[in-house]
Amino acid sequence: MLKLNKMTDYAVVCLGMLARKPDRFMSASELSKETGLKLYTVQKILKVILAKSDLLKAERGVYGGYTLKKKSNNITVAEIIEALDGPISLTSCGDKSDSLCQSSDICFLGGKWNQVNEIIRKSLNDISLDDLLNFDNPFPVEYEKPMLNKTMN
Amino acid sequence: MLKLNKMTDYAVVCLGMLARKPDRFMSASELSKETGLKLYTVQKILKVILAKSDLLKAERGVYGGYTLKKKSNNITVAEIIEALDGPISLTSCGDKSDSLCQSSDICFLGGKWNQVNEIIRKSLNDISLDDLLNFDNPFPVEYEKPMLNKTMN
DNA sequence: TTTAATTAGTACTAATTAAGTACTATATAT
DNA sequence: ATATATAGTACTTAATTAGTACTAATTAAA
Repeated sequence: MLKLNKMTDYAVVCLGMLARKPDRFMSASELSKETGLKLYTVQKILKVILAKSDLLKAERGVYGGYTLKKKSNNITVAEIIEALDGPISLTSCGDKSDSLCQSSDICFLGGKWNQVNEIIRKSLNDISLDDLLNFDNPFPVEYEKPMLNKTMN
Repeated sequence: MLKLNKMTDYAVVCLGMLARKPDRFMSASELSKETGLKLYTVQKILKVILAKSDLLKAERGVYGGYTLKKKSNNITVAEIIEALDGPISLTSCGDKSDSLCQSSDICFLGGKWNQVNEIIRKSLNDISLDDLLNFDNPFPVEYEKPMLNKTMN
């Protein structure tokens, strides 16, 4: 692991699309068309993001849809990941409800993972959605654009 | 997600135990007794670490077992995670074989995840096994030692 | 006030991945 | 020879993730 799930990946795509039209509400079906993601997938993702984060505003009915609550340069990767995947924690050590940590008389790690988590979280908090979208970046990118195709999932 | 799997957690426990006796070979069964992890689990983990990393030396037969190839302050968290979980990559974007990335005509992220991955990898590369084991640390630890118990899994 | 388009909420199923177990082969010291 | 190890692999079960479906509530406009 140490991999995001697909949903988080899709979420960034959706949020990125919303970031392109910050002025208006985009419906799930519009997002589906624009992104190539299946409608159900988009619907589900948006519902989850709306419920688990403070990133989106929604409106029902005709001309309803979703829009970003904040500007994309104020949305961090950490926020997105935490909305979709729950709290960033490399091990269960911070989680009192976890059986591994509770039942171990030999976990001499004593919370050290928490510090690691903090380091990761801070790193991800420094990267904005905008950073992910902006192509004119200061880093060298050795990325090969994938072949074009119809749908994403 | 953005969670390690249990195996990686177990691995750190095992490697930590080995780090306590850097001078000799510890067998899987000894490690099992010392750590409380089930024998099969320990065996599996050690086999994987041995196969996928350069962290361990093994010896068969009576008095055989495993020992660390390097000192624990030279073993990084990144190495351990990569041995157990494969390459650190938050999304599949770097992975050409992944269908999501190959088939998307709308992935305007264009390799940006790779940069995020690099940041994470570098962070994890700065933390040594020793850092995880050493209780006299420079960081404030708000960790509550769990209740004692028999076995870990 | 009906209709069409939309989100909200939830529940279920299928697919994928991780964890756990078992077995056989090979090596080594006594 | 024997007992104790690791090496390698394959299989089963458990857990998680992804995908689908359906119903309710909301809204604008005809």
